[in-house]
Amino acid sequence: MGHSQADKARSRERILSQAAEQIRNGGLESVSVGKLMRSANLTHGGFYGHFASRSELLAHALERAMEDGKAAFEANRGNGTPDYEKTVRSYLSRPHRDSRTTGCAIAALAGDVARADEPVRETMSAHIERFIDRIDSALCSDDPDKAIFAVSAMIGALVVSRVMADEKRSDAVLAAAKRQLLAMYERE
Amino acid sequence: MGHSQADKARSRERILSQAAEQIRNGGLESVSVGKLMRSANLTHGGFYGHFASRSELLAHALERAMEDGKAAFEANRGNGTPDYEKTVRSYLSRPHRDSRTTGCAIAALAGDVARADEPVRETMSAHIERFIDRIDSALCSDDPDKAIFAVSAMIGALVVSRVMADEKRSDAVLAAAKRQLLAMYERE
DNA sequence: TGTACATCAGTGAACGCGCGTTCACTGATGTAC
DNA sequence: TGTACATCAGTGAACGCGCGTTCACTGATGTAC
Repeated sequence: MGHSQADKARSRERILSQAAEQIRNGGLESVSVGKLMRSANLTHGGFYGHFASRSELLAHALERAMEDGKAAFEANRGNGTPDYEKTVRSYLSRPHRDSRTTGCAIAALAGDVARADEPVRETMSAHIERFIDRIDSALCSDDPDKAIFAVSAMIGALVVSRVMADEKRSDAVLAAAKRQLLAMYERE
Repeated sequence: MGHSQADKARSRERILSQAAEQIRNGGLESVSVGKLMRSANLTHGGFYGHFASRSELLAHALERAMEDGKAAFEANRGNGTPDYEKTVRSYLSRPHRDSRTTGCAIAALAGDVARADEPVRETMSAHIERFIDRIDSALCSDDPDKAIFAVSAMIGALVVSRVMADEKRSDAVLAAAKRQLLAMYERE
């Protein structure tokens, strides 16, 4: 058994990235300390060497999930500046809808976070604001409402498409939102 | 202790309407049999005279929550035919945002349902389709995408506004969505 | 009307289980000489 | 280089607790005569 600082940091990293995936897949409440540690190849007792409590872990995992989601999303966009059309097409794509576990954490967890206490809501609020800012600069519009609305609508369409039991109707939700969001601001 | 059929039906009704409120407030997983029965002034053992299992109760409670939400919402609209502008204004109002427990169950639970199994997703899908149909007939448009998009965008804006920790920004999300949704289809 | 009995909604003790958390311990590694 | 010791990440038994579910029982009401 190793015990260098680097080993410990790697364990913490495994715990945290597992937790970030699991909350996106099953919601904030779906993570249990025992199962999480097992999925990181550790035993439950060691958890408290890394985090003070389950609730502290959840706060870090939410932050991590949102960074992961953003990173996956930006990778997929290439290394150029934010582009409105590319962002909309990618956000509302079928692959993104089908990869809840690795996709945008805002869409995956907004419903849970809406019920959480203020510090948790602040964490996600900050990420939503950053998303809005990026869309705003991509739109080059002088009306800030447009970016706020586009972000709300993208999140709503993704969440709704994940509820729809009929795949064709789920596709239709994505397609409708893509078409309307692109048509709306096509002149910008 | 009474035991007529009517008494039993009234007990079931209390359990179910309590459950419908509680899931909208805390999510599908937040309901426990013991606390639920206490909130209906009963003891936990009697639960299984009304429902076969917690999971069966949850399915009924979801259905009930969606009917309650729709009813509250339509009451607030008056008794006329569906009206696009009134619906948007009412759905994206601050009172609706602030009454998660009694408001639209789609917005309150879509995130949870997206993670649930198919029968549960089908229940909510049917309600979303009905919401889309009502908006579609209110719009009198020949483009069905518009109603699909308007519904996704309303749900998204309500969910996002409930996450925002800063009340002014939360208000801004509602206002932006109201303005864009009304402007978009003002000619219909 | 009064008595005996059947019904059955609701009660509450008990079950096995998984949870978050604590803590005495283990044993591989790093350091001192 | 070899030995003795300190460190500390991780282990696993144990804790109290609330959970969903079961079941023998209670006691108020409805029915039969």
